[in-house]
Amino acid sequence: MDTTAPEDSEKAPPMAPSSPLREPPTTQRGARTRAALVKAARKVFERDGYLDTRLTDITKEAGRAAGSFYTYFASKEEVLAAVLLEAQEDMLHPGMGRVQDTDDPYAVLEASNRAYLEAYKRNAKLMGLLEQVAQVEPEFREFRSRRTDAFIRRNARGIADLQARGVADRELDPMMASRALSGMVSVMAYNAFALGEKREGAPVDFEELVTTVTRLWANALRFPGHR
Amino acid sequence: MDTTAPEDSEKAPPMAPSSPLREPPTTQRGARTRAALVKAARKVFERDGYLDTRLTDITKEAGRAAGSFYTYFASKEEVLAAVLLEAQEDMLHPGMGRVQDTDDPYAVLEASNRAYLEAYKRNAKLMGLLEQVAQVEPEFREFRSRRTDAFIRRNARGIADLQARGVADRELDPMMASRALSGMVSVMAYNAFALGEKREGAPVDFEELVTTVTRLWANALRFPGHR
Amino acid sequence: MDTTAPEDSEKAPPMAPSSPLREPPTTQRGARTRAALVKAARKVFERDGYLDTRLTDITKEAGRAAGSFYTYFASKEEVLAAVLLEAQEDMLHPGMGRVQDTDDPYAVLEASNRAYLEAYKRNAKLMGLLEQVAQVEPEFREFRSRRTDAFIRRNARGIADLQARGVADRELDPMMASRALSGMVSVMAYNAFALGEKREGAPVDFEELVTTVTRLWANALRFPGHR
Amino acid sequence: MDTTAPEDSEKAPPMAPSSPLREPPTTQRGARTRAALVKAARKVFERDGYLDTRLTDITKEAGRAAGSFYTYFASKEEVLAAVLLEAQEDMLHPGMGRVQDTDDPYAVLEASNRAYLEAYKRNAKLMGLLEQVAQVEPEFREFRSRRTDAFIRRNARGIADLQARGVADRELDPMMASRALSGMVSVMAYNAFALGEKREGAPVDFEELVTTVTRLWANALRFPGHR
DNA sequence: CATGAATGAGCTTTCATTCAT
DNA sequence: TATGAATGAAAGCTCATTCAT
Repeated sequence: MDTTAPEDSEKAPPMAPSSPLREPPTTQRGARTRAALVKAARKVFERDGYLDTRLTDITKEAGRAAGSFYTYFASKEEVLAAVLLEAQEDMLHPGMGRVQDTDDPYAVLEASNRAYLEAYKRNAKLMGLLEQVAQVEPEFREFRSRRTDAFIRRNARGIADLQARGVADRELDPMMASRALSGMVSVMAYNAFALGEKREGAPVDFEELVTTVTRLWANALRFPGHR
Repeated sequence: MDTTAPEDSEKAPPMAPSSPLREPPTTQRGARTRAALVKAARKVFERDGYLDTRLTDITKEAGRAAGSFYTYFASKEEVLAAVLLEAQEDMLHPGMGRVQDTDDPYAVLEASNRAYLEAYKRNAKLMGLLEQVAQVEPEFREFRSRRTDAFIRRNARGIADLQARGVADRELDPMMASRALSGMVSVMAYNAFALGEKREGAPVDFEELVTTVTRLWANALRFPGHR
Repeated sequence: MDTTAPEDSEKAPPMAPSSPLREPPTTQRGARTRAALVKAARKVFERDGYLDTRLTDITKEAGRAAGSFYTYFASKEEVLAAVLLEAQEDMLHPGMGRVQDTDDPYAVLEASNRAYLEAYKRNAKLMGLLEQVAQVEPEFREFRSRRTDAFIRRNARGIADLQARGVADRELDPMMASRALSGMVSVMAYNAFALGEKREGAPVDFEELVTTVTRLWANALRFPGHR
Repeated sequence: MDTTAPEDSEKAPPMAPSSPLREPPTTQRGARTRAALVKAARKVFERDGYLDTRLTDITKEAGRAAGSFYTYFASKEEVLAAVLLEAQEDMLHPGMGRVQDTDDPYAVLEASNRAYLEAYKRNAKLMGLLEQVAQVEPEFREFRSRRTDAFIRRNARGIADLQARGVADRELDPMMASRALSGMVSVMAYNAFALGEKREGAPVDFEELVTTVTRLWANALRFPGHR
C-alpha cells in the first residue's frame, strides 16, 4: 500500500516541459559540455535563484562560452528542465525500500512518510527552486501540477483501500482527504527544509517531524486501536 | 476559543513591509492620484503578475504620466505594499459571524475554518500574488513569514487549550500539530482558490472543502465522541 | 596705483549674465520669498555644487513650494547669477582701505595682494563654484572671462606705470606679464582656499602666502634695490 | 636639471584613475571595437564636453550598438580614463629635445618651458576636458591633484638646487615658489590653448608666451647676471 | 562545435518645467 | 502670489540571443 503523504512537485518524473529539447550531443566532447552546463546550472540556480540567474552566470560557472549554451538549450527554462530531469532519479526512489512486509498500516505509513521527507530534505534546494519557478513559468506550474495530482491520486487510492479494509474513516472522500493530507506533509517539508535554512530559529527535529505528521495522518483517518 | 486552522499568509494584516513609504499626499488631487495608482496597480498585478508588471503599465492603467508614479512610491514593491495594505481590512475581519455562542469545539472549528476559507476566496488573486512575490522579494517573504508564525502560534494555543480540556490528543506537540494542520488548510485554500482558477477541471465544492478540512482537523486532534 | 595681482573671476562685478532677470517682486512678501530663495540657493550651491543642485533642493531649503521658484527665476543659472550679484559687494571692495599713502611699490603690492587673497578666502566656496560653473555654462565662462580681462588690464596698467617710473623690467610686455602674474596669484588663491578645504595636508599659512606671492611678483618685475 | 615651470595637471601621465577597467578584449575584433569606442569617445568628448556627452553619442560615432559600450567600459568615467591613458604617452614625453647639454640655467629653463607649452598645446582640448571633469568627478580631481603635486615637487627640487648653486633667491621657500611659478605657467597654457580657441581676440603668439614666462620665472628666482 | 563579441529592445528613474487649485 | 502635483523627455543599463570567426 501507499498511504504516503508526498507532496507532488517532486517524486513524480519532472518530465521536461513539452518544449522540444535540442538534439542530444553526438560527440563525447558535446556530451561533456552539456553535462558541465547542467551541473553549473544547478549550482547557480540553487545559489542565486531562478530569476536572478543569468545565462552567462551558468556558462561562466561551467567554464564555457556564452554562445555554447544555445548549442544545447533553447532557454533558461530548458536547462532547468534538464536539471530537474537529472535530479528526478533520486526524487523518484526515495529508497523507502518497500519495507512493507508488514500489514500494519501505521508502520507502512510512517515508513512512507519518512522516505518522502528524507527525499525532500536531500533535494530541498531544488524543491524550493521548483516552487519559485512554478510561480513564474506556467510550463513549470503545469508540470508541478500534474505531478501533485498524480501523488494525490495515488494516496487517494491508498485511503480508499484502507476504508475498504475498515481501517479508515468512511465518511471521508478519499480524494479530498488525500489532497488535504498530502498537502499537509508537503507544506511541512517545504517549511522545514526549503525555507528552513533561510530562517533563524532552531531547525526542526527530523524524527519529531516524521512522528507528528504520521500521527496526525493516522488520527485524521481514524486508524483504530492505536492508543 | 480559536481552534482555527488558517495558515497565516492571508488572514493577518498584510501590513506593509517596513519600507519607508513616501509622504502621503496633502492635497485632494494628490489623494485622488494616489488612489488611482493603487487601484490600477492591483488590477495590473492581478492580471499580469508581479514580475510582468511594468511601472508604466500601472501609470497607463491609471491614466497618469509615468513620472507621477514616483511621487507616491519609490518602487514596485512599495505599490504592492500599498495594495496589500488596502486589502488588509477585509482580510482581517473575515466576519466569521461569531457563531461561538456554543462550546462545541467542532462547531467552533467549522465556523472558524469556513470564515478563513471565505476570506481567502474573496482575496484569492491577492493571495496568489503574495505567494508569488514572497518567492522573489525577501521583504515580502519576511512579512508573510511573520504572519504565518502568528497564526500558527494562535492555533497552537487553541490546541493546547483543547488538550487541557481533555478534548484533544495529548501526545501531540501543540506547535507541531498547529504547523501541520494550519498548513493543511492554507494549502487547500491556495490550491482551490489561488490556483483553482488557472486550472481545468471542476472547481472544488466549497462546502465539501469546509467539511473535509474540519473533519480531518477534528479527527487529527482526536476530538472525542464525535462519531 | 594698483600693482595688484588679482585674478579676475571675483573682484569685478559679477554682473548677471545678460539673461533678462524676471521682474523684481513688488510686494513685501514677494521680496521676502525671493530673498529666501537666493539665500537658500547659495547655501545649497556651496554644499552640493552647481550640477548636483536640484531646483527643489533650493525651494525645500527655502521652505517654499517648487513652483514659486519660477516666479522669481527662469532657471538655475539665473539664481546663481543672483547669488553672485549679492556676493559682489564684498568681492568688489576687498577693503584694502587704499592705505597707499606710501609710494613704496613693494608696500603697495603687498597690501594689494593681501586684500585680494583675503577677499578670495572669504568667498572661497563661491569662487570654487564659479570655477565649476564656468566649465559648464558658457554664459558664466564669458562672464568670468570678462572679469579676468578687466583685472589683467588693470594690473597691466600698473605694470606699465612702474616701467615708466623705471621700477620694473622694461623688457616685459605689460599685458603678458600681467596675465602671467595675475594668473599666478589667482591660482594660488584657488588652490589654497577653494580646493584647500577639500584636501588633506596642512593648510597654507596665510602670511607666508602673501609674502611669497608678493616677493615673486616683485622679483619678476625686477623691483630695484629691494635686497 | 629640471628648472621647469609646468603645473601638473597636464604633463604627468593621466594614468587612469584606479577604477577597475573591464577585461581587455581577447579577440582581434574586440580590440578593434574597443579602439573604435575610445577614438569616438575622444572625438565626442572634445566636441561636446564631458557632461553633454551621452553614451549613445559615443557608440553612434563609433558605429556600434549601444550595448557594446558596456562590454568595455562600465561608465562614462571609464572611457574617459581610457582616452586619457591613450593620450598619456604624448603628454609624458614632450620631446623637449634634451637641449640640456648646457649648464646655462636660463637656457634650460626656456627649453623646459617650451617643451611643456608645446605638449600642452598639442593636447589642449584634452587638457580642457580634464579641467572640466576635475570639477565634477572627484576621481579625476584626485588624479589631477596627485599629478600636480608631483610636478610642483619636481620643480621645487630644481629651485632648491639653483639656490644651492647660488643662482636663485635664497629667501624663497622652494615649495611655495614652485607652487606659484608652476601654477603661473599652467594657467598661461590653459588660457592660451584650452580656452584660447573658445575666445575671440588674436591668439597668443607662442614664442612670446615662452619668452615672457621664462623671463618672469627667471626674474622671480633672481637669476643673476642675466641682463 | 566552440567562442565571445555585438546587438538592441526594454525598463527604470530623474527632474526641470508647467499648471490646476 | 503660493502651492505642490503632474508631466514626459531623456538617459542609463541589462541581458537574452545572434553571429562572425
